[in-house]
Amino acid sequence: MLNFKIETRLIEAALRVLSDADPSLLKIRPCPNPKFGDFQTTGLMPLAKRRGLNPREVAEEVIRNLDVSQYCSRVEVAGPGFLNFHVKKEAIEEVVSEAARGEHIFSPKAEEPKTIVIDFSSPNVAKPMHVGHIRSTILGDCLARLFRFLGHKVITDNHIGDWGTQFGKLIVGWKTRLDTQRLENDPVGEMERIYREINSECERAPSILESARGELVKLQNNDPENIGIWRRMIELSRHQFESTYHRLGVEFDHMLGESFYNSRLNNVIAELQSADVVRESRGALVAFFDEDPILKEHPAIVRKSDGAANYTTTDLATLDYRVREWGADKIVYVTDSRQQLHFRQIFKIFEAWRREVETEMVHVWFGSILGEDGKPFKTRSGEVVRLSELLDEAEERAQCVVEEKNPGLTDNEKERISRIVGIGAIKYADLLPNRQSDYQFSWDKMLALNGNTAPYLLYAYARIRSIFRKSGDASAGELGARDGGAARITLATPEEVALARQLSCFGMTLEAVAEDYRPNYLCNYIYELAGFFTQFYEKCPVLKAEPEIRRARLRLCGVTAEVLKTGLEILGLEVPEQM
RNA sequence: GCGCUCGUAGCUCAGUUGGAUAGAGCAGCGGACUUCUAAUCCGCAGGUCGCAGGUUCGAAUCCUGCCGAGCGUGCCA
Repeated sequence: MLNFKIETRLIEAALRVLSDADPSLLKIRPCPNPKFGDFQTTGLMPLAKRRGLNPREVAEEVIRNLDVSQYCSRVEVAGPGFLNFHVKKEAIEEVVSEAARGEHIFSPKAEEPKTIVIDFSSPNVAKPMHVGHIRSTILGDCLARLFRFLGHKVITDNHIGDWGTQFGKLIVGWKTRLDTQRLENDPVGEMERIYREINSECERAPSILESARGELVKLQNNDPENIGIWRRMIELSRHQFESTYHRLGVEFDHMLGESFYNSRLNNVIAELQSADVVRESRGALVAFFDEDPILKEHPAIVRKSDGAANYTTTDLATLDYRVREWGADKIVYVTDSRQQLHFRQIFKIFEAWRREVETEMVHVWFGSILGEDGKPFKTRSGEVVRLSELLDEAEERAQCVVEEKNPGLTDNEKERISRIVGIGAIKYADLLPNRQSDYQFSWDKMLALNGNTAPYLLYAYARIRSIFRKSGDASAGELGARDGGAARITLATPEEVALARQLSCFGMTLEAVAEDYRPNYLCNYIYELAGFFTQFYEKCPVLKAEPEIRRARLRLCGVTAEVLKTGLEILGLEVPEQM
């Protein structure tokens, strides 16, 4: 809030000096070193440079047009043209007090809420969910939570793989070698098994492949029996999806799979033809991108030579539906890096097809998860790791730690904490690295009690809650608590000021995350916040302090807990009251 | 061949329009518990940011070339 107020004034002043300045360049951010001040902007330097002006002179001129005396004790030009803001302690006290009164949590709501569709997770029917789905699911869910928090209308859609050639083989397997007992016990495992068997048999027995094709055609022609089997497979798979999503705390507004768009594909193809964005080539219908240097060599097929549509067609139909039916201002796809080319293609085709549409299309891609040997993450026997088993292990490992560190808890508490810590550790480890890098999966690192990990952060939160339990006043730290709510929190020590200053940066961090779709900024912010809190915790007694200081510190703790909790919840983590 | 991404401390990783002295954690060394939970904290040590040029007041970040890795590249998704 504080920073946004200063930013607004800065932009006004800069526009008075340079009327055509781009306000988006004039962000303020924390100084890299406190000796320079509290906040700074570097944006005036490129602004001056482009106009051939002296950056220091421009900065001086902006200062002359700038009145932030309400918030700052000093604003100065430094080096080649940095503008450094030294914030008044009273201004920080005020913004933290506002938060303590429940007026805001350092983050303004979007002025123009947008409708944002987020497409993520997208597992396949009849296959187990595995580690390959985890990043999309966790990252997508986090982005959905973030944009909702920022005040946008978010629509999450799970575009499950419920159609395609694999169903021919699956139906053959279902009809000829289904083990109903196994299906009862482990439906997805059984579907996976029959698929594998048929798939390997197809390689040596052409007759099986032939019958798979036959079953696929029957399915496509609405044969009642095959449709029934197909529906049953989807239903069984959905149960598995739901149980995994429930454990992860992930929910979807829609689960419109590929099959949902079947009836629209022919129409899409016809429209693409009349819009002149595709043409016949080698028997297929193909979109070419002659004018695009990158896509020039990579045409996209929208109808195969056998007449069938493919995933490009389905994705175009999906885009069209989301724009038409939901009025999406923005559509975000969260998938792995290997699909970059595909999304470039469909975005390009869609732009050419629906020229009037202004929907922003974003591909938020991520790298892969590697094992500790640096190779793709697999089990010891080389199988893909099932997501459900991964979650089991996370909870088990967390339980061992809880058992060791806090044996006095009840079984119920231990179980709850293990779940929060275990699942939280998986999620946090996934969100912490820059999404575009591959990262090494490591149980020891994600469950470490030190460093930038879920247990460390959850512990910081639990410690604050512990203070409140011992304070004898349950509402002592609650935001908006009436007791002392009107009085301004006074910050007496450098640790308190540093903590409060960090709290005030919450909103600008969220803004940066939303801008780049990078939750790791938020992870780092929360880790730093926990660090500032710990320094405060070491140096500044709360419960033993004099009544007035005690009350102020309790309220500062309350705001800290709230920001920690809110930040962690945006990441998709739950927080424990104790650990 | 072409394209995308990457190469930062012994290891795993950060590094927000180019911005001030490149940061964490682990591992190593040395300290701090009759505590508001030590599941913690403090200190020390550790880097020619793959290599070579270029642009700039300023480059880990932008451009060019080279070396190395992963992925993708017309009928899978």
